[in-house]
Amino acid sequence: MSSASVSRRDVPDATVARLTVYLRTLRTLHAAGTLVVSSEELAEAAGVRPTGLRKDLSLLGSYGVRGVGYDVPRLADEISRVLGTQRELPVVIVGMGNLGRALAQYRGFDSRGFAVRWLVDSDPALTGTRLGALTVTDYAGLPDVTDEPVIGVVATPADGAQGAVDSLVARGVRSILNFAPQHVEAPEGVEVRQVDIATELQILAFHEHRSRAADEVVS
Amino acid sequence: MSSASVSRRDVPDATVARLTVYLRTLRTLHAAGTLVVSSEELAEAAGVRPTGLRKDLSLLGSYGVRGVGYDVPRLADEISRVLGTQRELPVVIVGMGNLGRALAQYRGFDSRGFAVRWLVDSDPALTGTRLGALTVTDYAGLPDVTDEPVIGVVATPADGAQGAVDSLVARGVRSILNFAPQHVEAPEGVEVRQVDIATELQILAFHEHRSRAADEVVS
DNA sequence: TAGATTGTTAATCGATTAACAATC
DNA sequence: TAGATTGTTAATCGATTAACAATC
Repeated sequence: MSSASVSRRDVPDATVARLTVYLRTLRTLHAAGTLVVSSEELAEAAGVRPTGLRKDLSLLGSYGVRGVGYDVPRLADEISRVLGTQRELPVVIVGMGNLGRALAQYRGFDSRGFAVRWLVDSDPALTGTRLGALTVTDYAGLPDVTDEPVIGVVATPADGAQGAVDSLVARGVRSILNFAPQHVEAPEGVEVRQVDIATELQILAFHEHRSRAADEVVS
Repeated sequence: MSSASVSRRDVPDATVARLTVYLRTLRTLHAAGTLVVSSEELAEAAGVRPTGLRKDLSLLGSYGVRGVGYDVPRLADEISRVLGTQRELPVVIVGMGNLGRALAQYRGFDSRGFAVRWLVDSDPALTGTRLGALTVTDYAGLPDVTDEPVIGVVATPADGAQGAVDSLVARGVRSILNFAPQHVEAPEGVEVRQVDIATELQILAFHEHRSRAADEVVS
């Protein structure tokens, strides 16, 4: 085992999340012609503290030059390598409602290393319909991908989420992003991330509620 | 100031995020006829540990009965009160691309306390078009909401995100959910949450990468 | 009273921040 | 050499987990 894969194993989740932001920011800087950036400048653009940024990057190894900063394209390549986004990853989307259709057509995936390859819906009224270059299929339309890295995206209603996850897992998908407002179970070795848009709004509602209550006390 | 608003002030962000999940889970349980639930059962359904759940709930006060559990509708009401989602909150969506349109039509908001009230896009080709019951306007179509609690949702491309935030803030919006893959700045007192879908996929890609690398070492 | 389950305290764990030595 | 900036160590902070006393 190389030392690179050892270090990869030790990167905390919070750091991984920020690495994706650094990568995106570095790509933007590079496109604007910036070749070298200091931790202070990069942190500013990414919305983090310079000291946290340096700590994160130090987990990957030593890619900066003291007194100078970081080589933008080199650091971007290194982060991309650690994240494993150098090869394009295929994505299967399950659930062709409003959100599923929007994700299927979302422009932002290509540049970040993803290609939507399959669209699945259990509703017979939808299977066979086309969306862009793809045709919606039922679950049988997704081949066994046990030996391939594939990301599953669940955009079904809450009551279809567990079934969607089970079907994806049965076909060998091991990484799933769940947009349904429903906690789902998956076997060991399968990674599930949950994004609940209404939850995000509720967290904001809480802050809104609290800050307006504070205003009333002051006034 | 009441003791309730003091305790509300002390709820950590991580707890607020979980409270929204408990609330959603309690509503589902209630709809299924469950009137009392133990921390163990509720934690199981919500995907957390019972001990963490009790810790979270204890921050709100004492709403359980020892030896029995929690009263489902009462606890739901209490969490809803703390989160401030008892009154319906209006939402303005900026950016009528695929994602913005999907959010505008998303069914899941009503039941969680939100109502999409304004749709905004800076493209003159889109202003005036209708989407469901609403008409897309330019920024001028959003009135001053300084004295109202309103949530702003940014679904523009990356290069329009900061401008969208600035415009929302100028009209008095203090809580913003940003879906654009771009860090944005906002003045003190304005809360911005970031959801980057491609970032979520990249975090999964990292785990995928790592687990497949581990497989190779084993085999 | 006995059994069950909450609410809370203390211990652990992990992440962030601050400070600064290393070094370009 | 002097100035700048990284990489790392130590300190702080906050969140999670475990244990158990309180009590229905």
